[in-house]
Amino acid sequence: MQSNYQLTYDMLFNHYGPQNWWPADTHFEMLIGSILVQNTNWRNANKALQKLKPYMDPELIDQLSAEELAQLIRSSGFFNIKAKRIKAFIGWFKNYHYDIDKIKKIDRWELRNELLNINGIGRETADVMLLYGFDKPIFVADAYARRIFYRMGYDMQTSYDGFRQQIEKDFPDDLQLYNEFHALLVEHAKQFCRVKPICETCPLANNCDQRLD
DNA sequence: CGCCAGGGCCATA
DNA sequence: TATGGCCATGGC
Repeated sequence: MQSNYQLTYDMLFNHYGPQNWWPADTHFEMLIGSILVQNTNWRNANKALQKLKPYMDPELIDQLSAEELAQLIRSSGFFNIKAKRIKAFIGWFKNYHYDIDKIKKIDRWELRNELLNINGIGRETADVMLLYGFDKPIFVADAYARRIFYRMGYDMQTSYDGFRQQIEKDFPDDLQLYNEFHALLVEHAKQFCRVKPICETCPLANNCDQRLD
């Protein structure tokens, strides 16, 4: 018996096809991007990423002052805060000599706790980093996923981790599946399931009660 | 003009 | 545990 979540995944995958996330040239760029996109649309975050391109190296970014970094990432919003968060992340990253392969060897939940202890990295950013930066299978229980499932009539746990574990309980512990799942949910939310939904042409309309938040 | 976007921290009760 | 204020740009 397949769970609702697996059926949702299949419908999204059949409609949108493989997404092959995260959009970034390097793993380090992906990790920085996950901070820049916090509560910001990808367009603005990506503008900041392009300005950061010439410095896209942990040592180079760390040499910038917080003020210089903040101005470079201005377009992503919350730039003073995000500059500090990027600095804090690089400070942690330095402990592992900027060696992503070494970090990948750390136990999934131990690594998650380490990321959560970095100021500015909360549950969602940590899970995105784990999934797309460090190859750890995990469900990103973000607002898009919550909104989509809610509108489809599913009952979900209120807390972030409750929701995340609820999905993981009924979903294969598979890196590629979780990679695609989050990307597909984001793509679907962008096109049809924002605060103002577009239900007329939505590919999931037949399986959705179209209730609002 | 107001609303929203791939959050998280902190103070408060 | 659960709200509320705060951070801030740019597209529509």
